[in-house]
Amino acid sequence: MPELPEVETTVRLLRRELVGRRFLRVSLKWPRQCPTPEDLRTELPGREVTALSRRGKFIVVHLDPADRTLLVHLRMSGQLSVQPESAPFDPHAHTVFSLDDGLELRFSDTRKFGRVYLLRDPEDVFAQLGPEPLDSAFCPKWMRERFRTRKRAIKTLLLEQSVVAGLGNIYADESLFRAQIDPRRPASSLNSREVRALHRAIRAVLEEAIEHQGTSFDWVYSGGEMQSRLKVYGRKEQPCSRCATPIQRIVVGQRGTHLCPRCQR
DNA sequence: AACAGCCCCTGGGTGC
DNA sequence: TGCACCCAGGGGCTGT
Repeated sequence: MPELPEVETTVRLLRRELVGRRFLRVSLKWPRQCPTPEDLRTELPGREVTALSRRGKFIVVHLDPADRTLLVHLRMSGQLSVQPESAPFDPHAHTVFSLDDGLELRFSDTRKFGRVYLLRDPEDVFAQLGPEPLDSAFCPKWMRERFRTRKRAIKTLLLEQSVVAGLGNIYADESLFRAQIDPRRPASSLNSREVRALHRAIRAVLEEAIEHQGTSFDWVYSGGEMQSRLKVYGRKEQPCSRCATPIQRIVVGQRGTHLCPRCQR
């Protein structure tokens, strides 16, 4: 379940391998992952990668000519890696991009939720996203404005990409634990002190996770060490690190949710 | 506008 | 041992 730290780590790794490379061919083995497969096949070959960046959970591949931008969203199980053509066949590599140095960029996605887009203007997609949590536009004032009219559970709002771009189930739970806020609380019930604590917690959790190259979980994403630092996610019935009360797993907004029933109010 | 609920997928886990 | 079933989870979509 790649979230902001895992996507950021992926972008940093791929940047070294992709910038300056030119796309030769695109092979689509499951075209449904690309909303416009024809455009991808005809427009991408010949373009050079000028830069890689991230917006929320989107990987952004900047191109020359610049009238198209390649976006990749990993969703649940997507993985993006550069490999030699001779690397072992991966049955889940649904989209394979041939590069001008003989290597391949492979988009592998067991559950097929991920998406690849080739767009004229990525701002059409980014306009739906809230601010980057590590940017100054994401501030307690802005959070309070978004929470003011919302009765839904605060956890559910943290997962909305229009509120803040990049949080997923793991780091939403971890942020709420660090801020000592019950994930079921109506968003509008948080006072300004609690919003400030949550703001600080989100930034601290994400920064720590990026520093440790994300969380390796299941077969989905590997490489990071953050899983050993998680305080609640995946720790059902294990003692809370603050008070030793067993961590609970409940369901909030149809998502598995982990909390300390004593520390989080 | 806000929100609940369903859907897409697959492989791992569970229970019989 | 084998097999049917259930579930996770991001986000788009529909219906209320």
